[in-house]
Amino acid sequence: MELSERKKQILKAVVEHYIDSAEPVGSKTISEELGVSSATIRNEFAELCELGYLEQPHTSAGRIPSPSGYRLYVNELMERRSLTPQETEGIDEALRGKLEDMGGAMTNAGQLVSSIVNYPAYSVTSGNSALTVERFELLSVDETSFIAVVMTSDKNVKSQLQGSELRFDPAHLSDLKNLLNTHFAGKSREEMSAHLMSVSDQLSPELFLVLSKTVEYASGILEEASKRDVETTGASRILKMPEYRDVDRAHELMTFLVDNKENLPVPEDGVPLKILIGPENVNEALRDTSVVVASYDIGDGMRGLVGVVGPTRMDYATVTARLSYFAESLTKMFGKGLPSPEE
Amino acid sequence: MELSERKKQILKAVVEHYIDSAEPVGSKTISEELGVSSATIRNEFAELCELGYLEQPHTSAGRIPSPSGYRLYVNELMERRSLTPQETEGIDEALRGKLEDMGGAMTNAGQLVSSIVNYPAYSVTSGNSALTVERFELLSVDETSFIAVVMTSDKNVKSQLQGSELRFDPAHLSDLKNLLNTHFAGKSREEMSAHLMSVSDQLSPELFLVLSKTVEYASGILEEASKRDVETTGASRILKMPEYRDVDRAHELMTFLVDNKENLPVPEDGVPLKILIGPENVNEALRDTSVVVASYDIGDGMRGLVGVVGPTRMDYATVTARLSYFAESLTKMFGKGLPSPEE
DNA sequence: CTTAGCACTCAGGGTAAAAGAGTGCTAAAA
DNA sequence: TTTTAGCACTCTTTTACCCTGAGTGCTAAG
Repeated sequence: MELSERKKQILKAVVEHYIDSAEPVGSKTISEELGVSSATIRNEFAELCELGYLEQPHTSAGRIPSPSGYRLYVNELMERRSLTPQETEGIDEALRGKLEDMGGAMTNAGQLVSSIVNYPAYSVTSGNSALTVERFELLSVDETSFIAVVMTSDKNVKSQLQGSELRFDPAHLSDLKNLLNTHFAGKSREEMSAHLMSVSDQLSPELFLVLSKTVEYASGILEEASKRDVETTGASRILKMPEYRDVDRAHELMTFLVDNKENLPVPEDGVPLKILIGPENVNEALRDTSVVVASYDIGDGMRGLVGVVGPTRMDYATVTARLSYFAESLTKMFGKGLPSPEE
Repeated sequence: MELSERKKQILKAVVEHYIDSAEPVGSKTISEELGVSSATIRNEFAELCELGYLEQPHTSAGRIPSPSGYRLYVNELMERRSLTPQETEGIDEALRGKLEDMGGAMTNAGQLVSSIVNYPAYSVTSGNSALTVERFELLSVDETSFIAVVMTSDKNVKSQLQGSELRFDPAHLSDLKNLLNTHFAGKSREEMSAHLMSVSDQLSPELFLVLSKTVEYASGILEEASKRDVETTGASRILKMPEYRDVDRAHELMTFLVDNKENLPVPEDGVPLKILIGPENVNEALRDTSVVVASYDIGDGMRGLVGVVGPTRMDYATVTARLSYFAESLTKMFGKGLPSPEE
């Protein structure tokens, strides 16, 4: 059933007042705004309550939006704000400094978002489990150590000094390198370790040790890269919000944000922006918070996420506008900046 | 002037009661403990107040320790606890998992400490500005890109794919590598960039570009490594402490811990453990908190720091014992674990 | 359908009294 | 001289209570 135009206006007004005052909104406030008497508004209030869009903290208080009230607001009533020049400039500015180190940008994305929207934020870099090693290099150091260099298929290069318990002849490193590149490059972790078994008897023990150390190292890198990484920041911002004046509530949310960040919502692929209001969050601990989360493209079909966590009384219009802009900017950055890395 | 034995006992008792109750301690509590009448205790209280070791929140309340009371307690009265087997086991256990990735251990040190002592913690890895490049390697990729590998004097190896705007002949990379190793290895950042100038006209533009990209990359690594890095964790733990039931106080400390972490105390070299009580902290924002900070050796005369921040009513005995043990364990780990890295 | 009017409800603020914890002081006991 | 019992006093905390004000729901008139 469709709401009357006036009911929508009233709901919108209540939501917006409540968003910036955090206090129940009375009929008088709305009546002044819409130019109808408060009694009329009260009648409408009563119906909106009945329909489940508004709630009453207690009999003699004003109304506050229910989760479905917010939902309707977000879906239909909210004006999609465009950002002011100051806002875009602020976000551009924040991104500009970070543009240099692309890798850092992802882990810092949360911090930026948090400062941009003034809510706690999180950043997810979805792991790439399809990653393989594109190239191995072995650099000789001495008879008991060498440097393993691994370039993954996303053009990241990692390297580490490796020590071996068995002496080996550095002259053989070049052969080993070729072996690695022909038989281990392009393989998954499982394939690599399977293949490692099969060559174990074709090599001298000391060279096999070098080989396996390198493969293990590479395997560790792939595993690390396949993990989804979630970072949260700005949790302390909630302490300025009236809904978290209660230290225990604040503590609950804050510990969730640091200890359970893996359980923060991750929308399905292809959804650029998702808003989860209160009980729409499956996670119990987020039942009275809202989450807004946007995705951006990293390239190669990969994506990252940036999200915002706050009370259901969240400034959805501003948050969605800024977050979308931020995510779009990141997508652009990655489109331009990569794949030729650095400058 | 030396306090009487009994005054010391009383002070000790007051501090310890206050530490675990957070409530002013009355004469009756102490009288039961020491087997003297409460009136006697009251007389002693009055004198201890006069001497500045105790304070009275208001006329008819019990006593709480003053900062100098805590100081005396820490210096003379506190029993240096040895850890229980459970405690050492807990710490060993926490470290065991992290032993593998030594680099990670340092950034995670704060987290571990925080969970070990249940206060917010911080970890400082003091930058090494004497670091130089021990070895350069250049690996050929194609005519417009190559991999720069840099091993620093602390045996860390970093590498990155570099793109060049000018085509170059990969065959020359080996010469460039030798040039780098003979003229740039072992040099400071300033020396490297100075030398870069001097070779600019001895090389073709495209090779100079490769060279300078590599040197810049190395320089960036050295700069990064020279920076002191401070990480804080566990800030939300304060929300469980009665002194931070006031959201504003909590917020103040928490934002300090994230935004001003560089201003956390860093003791002079050679001090294994430092305790700063309330106003002993020069920093205004820490005026009514205490900080306990321990240092550990990384090797090569370098050190790291782990510290704990909490209310002046901190459990100094437990914190110092656990923190010391933790720092000593780290020192041992680094002594054994490095310089031959990994396993 | 809208609005004025009115009685009603309930949270929040303020004051007052009561309770409780602990003190300081005095005077007696050790 | 030191310790202790006793007692009046102080000050916070708790509870109760009332009052106020914001806001409601309902009714009846416009």
